[in-house]
Amino acid sequence: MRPKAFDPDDIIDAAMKVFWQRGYSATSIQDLEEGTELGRSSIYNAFGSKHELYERSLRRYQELKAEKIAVLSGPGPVRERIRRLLMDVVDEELSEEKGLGCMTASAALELASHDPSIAAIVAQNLNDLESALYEALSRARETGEIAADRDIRALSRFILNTVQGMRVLSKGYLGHDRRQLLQDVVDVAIKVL
Amino acid sequence: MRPKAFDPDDIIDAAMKVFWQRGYSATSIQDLEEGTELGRSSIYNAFGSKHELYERSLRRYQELKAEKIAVLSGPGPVRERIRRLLMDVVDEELSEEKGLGCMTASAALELASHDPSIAAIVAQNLNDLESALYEALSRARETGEIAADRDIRALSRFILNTVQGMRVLSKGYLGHDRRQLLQDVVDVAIKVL
DNA sequence: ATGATTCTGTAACGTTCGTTACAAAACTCT
DNA sequence: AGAGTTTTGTAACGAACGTTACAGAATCAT
Repeated sequence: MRPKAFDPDDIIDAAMKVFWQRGYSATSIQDLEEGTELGRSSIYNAFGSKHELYERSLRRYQELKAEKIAVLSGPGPVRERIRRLLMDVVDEELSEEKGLGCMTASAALELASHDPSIAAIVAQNLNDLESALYEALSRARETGEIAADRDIRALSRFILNTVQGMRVLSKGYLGHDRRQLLQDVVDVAIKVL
Repeated sequence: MRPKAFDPDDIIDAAMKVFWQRGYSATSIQDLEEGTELGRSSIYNAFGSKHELYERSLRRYQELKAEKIAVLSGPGPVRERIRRLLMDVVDEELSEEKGLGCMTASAALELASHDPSIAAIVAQNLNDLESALYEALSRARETGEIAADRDIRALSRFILNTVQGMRVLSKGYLGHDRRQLLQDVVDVAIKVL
């Protein structure tokens, strides 16, 4: 048994970046060869197909996001934690060398309605954040930080919605003053909590 | 001079639906032939290229949206008008036969970062709604309906952001209870006004 | 070292892609 | 009616697509 000359996880990370940047349809096998520095044979041998590699990339994308989401279960006032999460999105959108945006959002719009297996991953990725928000807000309600009569589920969905909206606006308002725009959105959204 | 056997506007409407449903990359000329019931020759003769036809489709998409945006300049309390706008998005997302979503949002995520001419149209489409919101809120502030110290610009951007977020969540949460989800988002977002 | 097994590079597969060439058909105008 | 012009259908273009076949290289176990 000859061992692979690469670590599959590294390849998925590399492939993820390519898909992340270009989307699914617009990414060719050749793009993936260049991005992963692997031959087509190795790619197909290890991952089966472009589609399977994309699925794993989309799952991997969410794994990498876990640490950003982790801020929600950290210390400090919940409003501050959520604000930090939102500002993280702002910084991410503005600092990217190539404006990658959010891979989950892109997958949702490009593929979810035509591709059930992708739709399932997208829904799970979204739900990860929604659940983390729900958890954080729920604990904050128990401590009295959030009023007992607030609808925690609605609030977490609202914040999730705000994040995804920022993902669209950031890509859609290229060339404009996106920092101020997103800052405005964050400021208003936080106020509702 | 032989006249065209079709009305170009009708063709753009038909092409728009195809692009709207499938995105740019995943739409082939053959798809457009079928959707428009035209031969390739006529398509290329009339519109030059797939890309140009997409540009015109994306502009046309916004034209059709003008009437939905018009509710903002109608009568009644501004919160009610904005709520109606948001609920219109909910109904649109849920009632579509094929879950079309928002073409502007799709264009933003799929193309804007790699295609300046598309990015310009996307930005203009987004700005159309932002401006209409700003206008409505601005008038509401003059009448005292909205407190004088509110940041109208930030609020209009926030509502725009909410709309685009709903576009993503609606496509990303297929198979879930999207009606309740979007309703929750609308309820929370309106409260901020 | 040898055999068994797996990975990798090369080449090609058949399809589909967006686009163009061209001739015949169709219409307006004089 | 006939000249002039534009549209349309057919066919094909070269390029790129995702995928596969296959032989040789590389590594493990013995």
